[in-house]
Amino acid sequence: MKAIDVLNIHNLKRTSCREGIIDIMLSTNQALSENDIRNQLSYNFDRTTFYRSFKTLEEHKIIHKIIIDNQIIKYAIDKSITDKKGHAHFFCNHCHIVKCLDSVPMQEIQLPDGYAEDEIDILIKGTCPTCKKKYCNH
Amino acid sequence: MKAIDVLNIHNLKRTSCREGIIDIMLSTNQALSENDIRNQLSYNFDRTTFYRSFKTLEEHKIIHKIIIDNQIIKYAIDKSITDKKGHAHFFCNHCHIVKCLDSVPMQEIQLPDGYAEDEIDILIKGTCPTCKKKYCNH
DNA sequence: GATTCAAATGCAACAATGATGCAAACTTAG
DNA sequence: CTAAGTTTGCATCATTGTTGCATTTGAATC
Repeated sequence: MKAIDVLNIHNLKRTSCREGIIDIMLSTNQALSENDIRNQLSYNFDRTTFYRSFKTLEEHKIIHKIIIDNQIIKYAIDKSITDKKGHAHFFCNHCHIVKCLDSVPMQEIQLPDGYAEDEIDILIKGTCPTCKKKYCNH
Repeated sequence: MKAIDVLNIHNLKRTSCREGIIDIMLSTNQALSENDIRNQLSYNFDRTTFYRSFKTLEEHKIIHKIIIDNQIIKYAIDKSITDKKGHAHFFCNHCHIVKCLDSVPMQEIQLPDGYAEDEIDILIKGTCPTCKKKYCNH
């Protein structure tokens, strides 16, 4: 799967900004911040263009935002279009990486009487395997 | 429990802005937006003062932020200081109220190997009892 | 390959949110 | 009441994101 394919599937024009963003996101399995992405782009697009590209990709559910502690915003590419139920996100308190936990099943949550559930957002904060090893060795 | 008591417990000086914010938050069992609170304050404090008061109250864990859809920010007062495990939040897609679901037990989530959990943030979006009734009657 | 038209881009301007330094006002302990 | 340390309000600045508009680009058609 390449960036062009993703754009074609969604009937979006192939522009260098969109293509660049998708390429970067496809090449990693982590969520990236806006700046991570901007810095990796080969050309320095105008702020407006960049935001508009993001908006378009979000609207087409190609990428999704994740907010941690109401501050750090990370973006991740959506692996499957059939991912209706959503998925949990993991944030490492030490190295600050963010990962989509596609494999973690979303649990049923018991709501008080009268409440009806549509969607759940779950963010798990903790220590990632890499940081855990580091801390155990010392 | 009055605003002054809350401030005393946390060793914070009693200032009218802090007192006003806490009083408003104590008088409701919903999460409020920054504007909800500002509009209910008797005096129009400077933007800086307002932000700084919020920051102080957040730092002392008197109130906490909740973000919905990366846009709507609501604040709620922390009922108990011993609320270490956190709690889930409910957002009504129809009337946009936000409530802290203190009664909903935080479930254990099965993480992939090597990941260690510290905290979980859970936001449940759906329909609140009031809106559910409205929609059933029509 | 040239033509065409809608869509995307870059720029200027603007709005909202939030931070900082500083003088004045306030809180509270003595 | 007074003194010392906080907090406030103001001016200013930075960041983030939006909008309108002229220009450029993508891609469908010839």
